[in-house]
Amino acid sequence: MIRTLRGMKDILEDENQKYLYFIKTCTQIVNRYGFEFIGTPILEDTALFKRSVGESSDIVSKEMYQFIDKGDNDVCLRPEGTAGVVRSFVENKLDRVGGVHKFYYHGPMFRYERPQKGRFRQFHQFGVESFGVDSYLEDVLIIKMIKDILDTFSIKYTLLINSLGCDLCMPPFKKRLVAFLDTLDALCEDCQKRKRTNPIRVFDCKNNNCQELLKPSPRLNENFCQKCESDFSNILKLLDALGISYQVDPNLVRGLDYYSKTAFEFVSSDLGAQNAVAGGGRYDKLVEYLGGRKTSAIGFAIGIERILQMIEVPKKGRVGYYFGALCDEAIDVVFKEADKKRATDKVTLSYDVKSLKAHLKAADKQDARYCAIIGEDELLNKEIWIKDLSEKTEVKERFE
RNA sequence: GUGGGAUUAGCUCAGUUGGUUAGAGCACUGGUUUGUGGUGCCGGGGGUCGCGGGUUCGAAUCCCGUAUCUCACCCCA
Repeated sequence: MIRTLRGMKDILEDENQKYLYFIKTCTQIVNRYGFEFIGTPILEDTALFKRSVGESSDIVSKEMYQFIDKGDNDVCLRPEGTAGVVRSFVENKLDRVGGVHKFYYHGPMFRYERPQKGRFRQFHQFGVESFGVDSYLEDVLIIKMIKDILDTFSIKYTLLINSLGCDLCMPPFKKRLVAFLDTLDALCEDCQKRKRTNPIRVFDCKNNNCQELLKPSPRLNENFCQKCESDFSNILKLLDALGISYQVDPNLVRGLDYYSKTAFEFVSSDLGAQNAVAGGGRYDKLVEYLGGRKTSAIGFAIGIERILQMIEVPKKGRVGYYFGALCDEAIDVVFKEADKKRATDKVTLSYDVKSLKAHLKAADKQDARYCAIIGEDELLNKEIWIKDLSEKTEVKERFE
C-alpha cells in the first residue's frame, strides 16, 4: 500500500468541513479590514527563503524541502508565506506604485520537522500582509483582526508581545550585547552559535543556566530609540483601550530573522507543546532586502491545523432530498425527477430498487430532509410520494 | 536530530506461561413475511496480527532490524 509521506495527511470528512468553514469565516473578517486575496507559488527559488527568513533560522538551516529541479534550479517548497508575498510585491513593482497594499493568503507550507501534536511536515496557514503603512496603528489593527478571528471561534488565548527595535537602535544594541556575551564562558553550544548569527535569540534560550547568566545582560527594552519606545508604549495603550489583554514578553524574539519592532504571538493552553496558534510582526526592512524600495510592512499567520483542533462547525441538520425507486420501471423516472428537483435543492438518489423501508433508512443515514419515492402506484398516478423526515409528514407531488 | 510509548477487522480495543480455525463492541450490509427511517431481534461480509529477518516442533505472543503513528525535547504557525 502506498501511504502519505511522514508528517503529511489528507483532509477529509470532519476536517474538511472545519477547514472550509474556517477559511470562509477568516476571509469575511479580513475583507472587512480591506485585505484582498493573493496567490503565490508553493515552489520558489531557494535564495528567496535564505535571504528573507534568514540563514540563521532553524527553518532555513535544517527544515527546508530543498532540491534541484530538472532545469538545474535550486528550488524550495515554501516553509512560510511572507517571503513569497513580498517577492510578488517587489516583482510586480507595487513598491514603485506606492500607496497601501493589503493581502491575505492561505495554503500549504512545508517544513521537514519531526511530527508531533500540532506539527506536521505539510501544514496550512492563513495569513495577511500589509504594505505601505508605517503607523503603529496598523500594528494594533493587525492584532485586533486576529482577536476578531479567535473570538469568532470562541478560542481562548494569551497574547504575547514584544518590540525588537529598529535599524536605529538595534545595531548598537547588538554590538553591546555581543560584547557582554563574550565575557561569558559557560553559555550553551546553541547560544555560542547565536552569538555569531543572531545574538538577540539568546534571550529565547530555554537553558536555565543561560538564562541565569543573562540576568545582568543589557536588555532590548532599555535600549530602544525614542520612536521605538513611544510606538511600543502607544501600542500597549491602545490595546488597553480596546480591552485586549496581553503580556509583554521581553524574551519573545521569534525564529524568523526578518522581524523588526513589533513582534507578537497568540498562544493557547489547549494545544499541547506546540502552543502558538498565530504569530507575526513588523518587517520594515524586508522589502528593501529583497530588492524593492523601502516599504513598511507587517503581517501575521495562523496555523490552520492548530486552530482547527479548537473549533466546532455548527451542525447542519437535515437538508435536501433523497430519491428512490420501488420497482425497475420507476428508476428512469426517478432519475429524471431527481434531476429536475436539483435545480433548487440538494438531491441524491439511489440506483437500486429497494423496499420502502430500506430507502427510508438510506435517506435517514444521509441526513436528507425529504425522502422521495416512486413505486408502482405513483407511476400509475403520476405522482411522487415525499416524506419529511423531520416533521414525519407525507405529501404527494404530481409529475409529468 | 534526541528520547519515551504504541502498531491485531473501517474505528475503539481484548487476546493467559508461545499451543488447534485470532475475538468483542461500534460501524457496514441483508432480513425481520402486505409500501414507512432513527433505538428492538436474527443473520452476513470483513484480518498475511505494520513490514523484514531470527529462535522454536509451533510465534499476534520471545529476540533483532525497519517503517509509521504518538508524546516530549528542539523549534514554530
